[in-house]
Amino acid sequence: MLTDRQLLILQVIIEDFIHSAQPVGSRSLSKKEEITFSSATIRNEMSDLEEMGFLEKTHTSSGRIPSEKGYRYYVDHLLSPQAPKKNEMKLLKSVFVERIYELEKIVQKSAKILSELTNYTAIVLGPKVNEHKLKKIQIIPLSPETAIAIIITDTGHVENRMISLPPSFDINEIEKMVNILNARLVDVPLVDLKDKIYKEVAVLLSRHIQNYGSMASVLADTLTDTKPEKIFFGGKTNMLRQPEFHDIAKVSTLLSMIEQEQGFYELITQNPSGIHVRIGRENQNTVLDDCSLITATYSIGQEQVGTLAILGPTRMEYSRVISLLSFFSKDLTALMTKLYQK
Amino acid sequence: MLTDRQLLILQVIIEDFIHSAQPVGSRSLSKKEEITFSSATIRNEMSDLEEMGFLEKTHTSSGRIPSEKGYRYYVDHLLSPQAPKKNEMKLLKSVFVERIYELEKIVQKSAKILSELTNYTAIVLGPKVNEHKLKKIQIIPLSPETAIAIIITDTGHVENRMISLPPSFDINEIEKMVNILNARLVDVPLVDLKDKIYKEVAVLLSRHIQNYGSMASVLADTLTDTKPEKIFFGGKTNMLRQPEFHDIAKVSTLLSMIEQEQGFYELITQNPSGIHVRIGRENQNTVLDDCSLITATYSIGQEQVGTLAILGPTRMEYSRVISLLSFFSKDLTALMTKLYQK
DNA sequence: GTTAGCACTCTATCTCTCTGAGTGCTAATA
DNA sequence: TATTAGCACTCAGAGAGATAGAGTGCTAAC
Repeated sequence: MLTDRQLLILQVIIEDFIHSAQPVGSRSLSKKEEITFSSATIRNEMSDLEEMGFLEKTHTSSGRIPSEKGYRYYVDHLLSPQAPKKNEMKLLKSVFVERIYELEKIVQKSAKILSELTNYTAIVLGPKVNEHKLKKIQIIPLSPETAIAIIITDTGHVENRMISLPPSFDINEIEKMVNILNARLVDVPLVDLKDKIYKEVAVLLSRHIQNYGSMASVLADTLTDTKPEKIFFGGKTNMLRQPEFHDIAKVSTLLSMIEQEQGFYELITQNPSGIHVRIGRENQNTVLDDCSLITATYSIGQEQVGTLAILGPTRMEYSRVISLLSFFSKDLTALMTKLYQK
Repeated sequence: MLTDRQLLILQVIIEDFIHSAQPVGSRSLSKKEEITFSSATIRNEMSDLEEMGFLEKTHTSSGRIPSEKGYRYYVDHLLSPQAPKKNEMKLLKSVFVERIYELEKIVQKSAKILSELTNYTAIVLGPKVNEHKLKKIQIIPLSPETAIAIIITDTGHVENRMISLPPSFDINEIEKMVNILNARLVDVPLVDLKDKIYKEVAVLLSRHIQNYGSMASVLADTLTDTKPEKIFFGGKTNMLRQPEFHDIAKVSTLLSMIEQEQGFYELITQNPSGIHVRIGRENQNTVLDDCSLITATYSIGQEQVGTLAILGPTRMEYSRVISLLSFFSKDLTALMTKLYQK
């Protein structure tokens, strides 16, 4: 459908625009090494590419800029992956050299490094905690009515919740109860706790604990009210560095959305494995109309557990970011698998 | 030193500028109700006030704007405190109606509400955890070399740390060790843990635990490596709403500093009790030259434990923010005292 | 099919002018 | 003596041309 020459021109225009942020004209194109034909020819080709929807003009006599369709074609067909540079590799690896064990810290640091390396905003979705397995429950009374439940997972993740004890409940029975819980619930995925508590533990509690009241349902409710995957950001204000966002009106809604954090949850959460690019309006969110989002997944063993994402302007260095993400997600998967897969 | 008329003019100019963000001219001043003399008189007084350093001009024929010295005088002498409005009160109280027990959540929510109410950036410094008292220690082994130590304080705060176990250490001894630790360390303020471990616990451990190796020092190091007071932000991007920051170049360093968070630590941390206002360059930080920071402290009982702060432009609604903070800090103190003082 | 050449278009920038809001000073007034 | 009216002056900001430069589209020649 597109001739080789058109492909070349499209590619060169996009790559030029990605670096200069300025509309690309036929004359400046003709000066490039890889272009051997005249500016008039380029003008004709550009005109055709525009007609086909790959390029746009900012005004009648301006140079061309890529359209969303142009970026999409570029990402799908023209991208030349480039291996990360040595110093970039080194920086990426630095997440792994420090002997961090806690998942959250690894993930947090990943976001920081990805944002520093790309100069865009990094968003990292932590592993789904509710699929981790219970390692131990502790319940520590604080007052006659309240206690803290502490849940430790096999990934070293610690969560704590307040429990309101039923009024009839005898604090001195807590130890016994914890023993029962641990005996029955260790190695159960957090997501299955509720079920297990009602089906197996409730009976045991009622048999061994006096006045256990509604303890089973209290436990079931508080223990299974798992927080969703935590979301981490790096370089939240990096958007300000992009010339297309040098206008407060444009950038302020975007920055508010980034500050809010939660808006990105759905955007990032339902992802098939591998690397995915959503360009401009493909994000289905008017605030992100001028942004592209690149996501990659990472896994523990075969099981996909989280997402890495980079948010930048549509004029993003797709090639570099995709390489970095693919490289990094592999390493992160390897590390996580080594640490947490039994 | 200043006549009553000069005081009046200074006050009206500052309050007008705070709301309009525009230099104030003599003619528009003369139209105000409270001003009974002519614009020519005002011009003469303005000229005197400028000579004394309380006012400035943006160019030779512009109206006047307050100087830092002007704001300082206003804050120290002219401020008329205004009680928060009913709906503001209601919003402030909403932090307290939900039955939250965990300190961190209360503090986090405070930051959110203060920023929403003021439209400025709120910064809240959480209580100093290391003065809380130990309620319970738990140590849960994860692998032959690592374990998680969980520290619960009397305020319901839970902290967890990774411990690298000394190679010689026998995992089966952990329970015994935890019993010793709890017997000796409960009710000790976190800050005193290290001392106590070396002075009392080390001997006990060496007597009862086989091959305890360097366990005492490992414990002392990890347990007392307390995180500093946590810092919470609300309305990080609110600065963008201020007209004086409608220039990306000006605001981007400021927003980066806010994103970094840590830069505010020293600014907020060493505070005598009560409300304090730092205006522009008084903050000793060029990034904050056009900002003012208002801080208030809150306490548990008599003991001052944390700080509330509002960061806004020098053209800030001092009167309103000071009232809100003083009101809120009293309520927060009352709540914390009720919850956590034994 | 490709290219040179040319007329045309549009933006960005510069300068110029004009207006309005403001000042400072001086002389008149209470 | 303190206040005020009046007036000349200043400056920022908005609007109107004018100009330059980068770019296009089209046509005719190669």
